[in-house]
Amino acid sequence: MSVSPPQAQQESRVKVPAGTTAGDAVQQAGLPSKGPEAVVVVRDDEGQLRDLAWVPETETEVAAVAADTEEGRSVIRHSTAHVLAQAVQQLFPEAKLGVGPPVKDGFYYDFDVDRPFTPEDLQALEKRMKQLVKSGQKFRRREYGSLDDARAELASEPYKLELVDLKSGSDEVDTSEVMEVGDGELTVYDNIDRHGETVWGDLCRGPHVPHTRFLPAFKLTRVAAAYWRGDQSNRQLQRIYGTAWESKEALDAHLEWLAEAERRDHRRIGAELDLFSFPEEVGSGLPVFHPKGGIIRRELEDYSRRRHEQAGYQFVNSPHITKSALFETSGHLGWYADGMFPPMHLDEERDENGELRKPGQDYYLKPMNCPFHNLIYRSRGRSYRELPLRLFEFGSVYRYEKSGVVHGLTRVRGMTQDDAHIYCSPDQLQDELKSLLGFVLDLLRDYGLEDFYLELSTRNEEKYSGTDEQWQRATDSLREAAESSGLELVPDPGGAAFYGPKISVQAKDALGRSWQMSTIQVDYDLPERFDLEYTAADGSKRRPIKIHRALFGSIERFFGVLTEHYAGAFPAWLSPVQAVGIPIADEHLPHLERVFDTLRSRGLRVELDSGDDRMQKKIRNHTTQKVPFMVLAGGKDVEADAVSFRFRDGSQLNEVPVEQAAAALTHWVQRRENASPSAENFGAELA
RNA sequence: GCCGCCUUAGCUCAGUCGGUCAGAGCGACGCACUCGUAAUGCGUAGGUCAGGGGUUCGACUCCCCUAGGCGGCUCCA
Repeated sequence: MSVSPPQAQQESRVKVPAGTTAGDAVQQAGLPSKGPEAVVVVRDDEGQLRDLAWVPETETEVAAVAADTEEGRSVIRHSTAHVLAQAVQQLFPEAKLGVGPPVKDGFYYDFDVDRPFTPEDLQALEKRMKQLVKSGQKFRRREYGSLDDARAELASEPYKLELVDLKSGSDEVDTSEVMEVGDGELTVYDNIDRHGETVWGDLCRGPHVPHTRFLPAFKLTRVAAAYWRGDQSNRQLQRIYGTAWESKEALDAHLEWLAEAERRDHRRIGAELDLFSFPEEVGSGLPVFHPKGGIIRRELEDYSRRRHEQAGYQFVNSPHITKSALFETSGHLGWYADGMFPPMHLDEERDENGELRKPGQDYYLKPMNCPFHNLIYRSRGRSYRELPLRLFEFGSVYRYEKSGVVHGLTRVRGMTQDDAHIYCSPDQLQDELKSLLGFVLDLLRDYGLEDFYLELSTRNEEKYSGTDEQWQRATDSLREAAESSGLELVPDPGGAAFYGPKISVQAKDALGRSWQMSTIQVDYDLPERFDLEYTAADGSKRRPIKIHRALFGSIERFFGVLTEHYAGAFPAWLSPVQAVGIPIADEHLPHLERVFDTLRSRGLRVELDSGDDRMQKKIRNHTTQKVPFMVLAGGKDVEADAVSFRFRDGSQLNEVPVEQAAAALTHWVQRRENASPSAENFGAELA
């Protein structure tokens, strides 16, 4: 399936004379006022979105914002959120309003209600919303005369009052991003019915569509709890999520996209293709990989291993548990004890009176590999000639993720990191970062991910270790490496780990969703903590800089992402079964056996389906199992010493000479072709 | 961790009001069928209704606890 967002419209510029509404000017200019291209708001020359009812004081040129643009959709979604809130307060008069912003693909609105909403409530609310939209309401902006006016009007809305107070209270809190109050004057949007009566209103900075007829397609999707203002110590409100679009067609396309995402869910595919499971007996977030998943995992790892060897990495191993002192030295216990499994207290001895004879000690499951690698570095004196020293480990780590966050393979409690630590001298840092980033992107591409952007996570002022100067240098080096890649770089202030800033590589999958993949972190802190040194050319002792980097991040997670990216139809080189042989009738089996012996001897993972299902049934079975190559043979094939191919997409290539078929298959797998084979592309291989 | 929902055969799911409701399809197994590109037919076996406690004459059904899952929130070295 391919979902391509509608092309961004060429924006129309419109001159709005002083004293005229933007809407009138837009209409004068002959721009659409209905349908998916209807103009819903305008953007002024300061980049601010304005209602169509907005009247500039002097003649101003504005850009018309159409419904089918991202900005236009946000306005539609926000206005739909208002209609939702109106419906909620009609059906649940005791409901107090939280906030209701547009979000990616939709909107939400938070409410404080006596009891949580049920799915039936959602249906009733959606029905009421449709009535409200159909009844035809205007959205009208109104300025509060003063803060006190606002407080008086909002006396029964405690959360809105809090927002007003926040805004007026001090400069400590930046409210410019808060939809309700913004950073300008305080305004309310009234919903006016067709008789001109004000039937509802909400504190809001706007802008809004002028009229509910600009809200042609929406759907309430789910309810959930959410902490007021995102703070765990605050009361939980009931959040209703919805989606809204400029047309029925756009809404349907979005719902189809959601359905496709559900079909691709790695948890579903993992069960369907017998790849992995989460036995209840083992524990939450602790996957086991079945033979077919094991093959994919091994292929992923083996290729990575090969590439790392070629790139000068050395492989190390470290145990899964350690005495607590190691994580005290590294600082992990100080920062992350909550996220670690609790210690095992071992070796304690008491005498017959119960008095402590030997204190014993705490062992922890490791949540990170890096402290171990520091010990390997420190195990003997290091020379500048050894740098950069690149240590790599597929290291299993365990993190006590909170029960509510564990999710399939993407958030687990036990995982294997492809973890590398590079120790280098200051003058090597820049080159090393640059080549590292190139290496990482290159390898991700080999697994079939093509579309990337980078994120630069900088210091969390509440949670860091090391000096300002170290952080500055580390951050600058990373930024320079990131910028030289030519990829888009998105800032992530405060997103760094305590020991250093990081670049993360975000990859988009086939559905356009972004996943955090590789991370690269520069660390001056841990070399200090572990007192790591090398001897420089002049005989002096120097401190190396450490680079942390994971490419898959966690193999489990990467596995999950690839599963969804390929919808389970893995490239042939990763497929657990690369080709299945299907005889037309039993008498054709010996011929296929010969062919499959050849394929097997060339290192392909192949199976011959000699079961007594009908041939059509076998094709169906192996199609649902997403086997890339089905190799059939009937009378005509036997006669011509040939086989016939059927591919995942249903296309076929008949009577291909055996030798040619085997060579093409082998070559396809060996060169790690990521495309799904079809008559077209595999036919080209044969030619 | 918090809020809500969910858990019936290996899988996907029916099961009304507390009272012949232990059911289907797929899968597995057996028999027959030997077939040219997505489901051959017939038969057999499989369940302490997630686990524990309670209410009741009687619990898959109602209540409580625990485990696991789902959707969010918070968190994510």
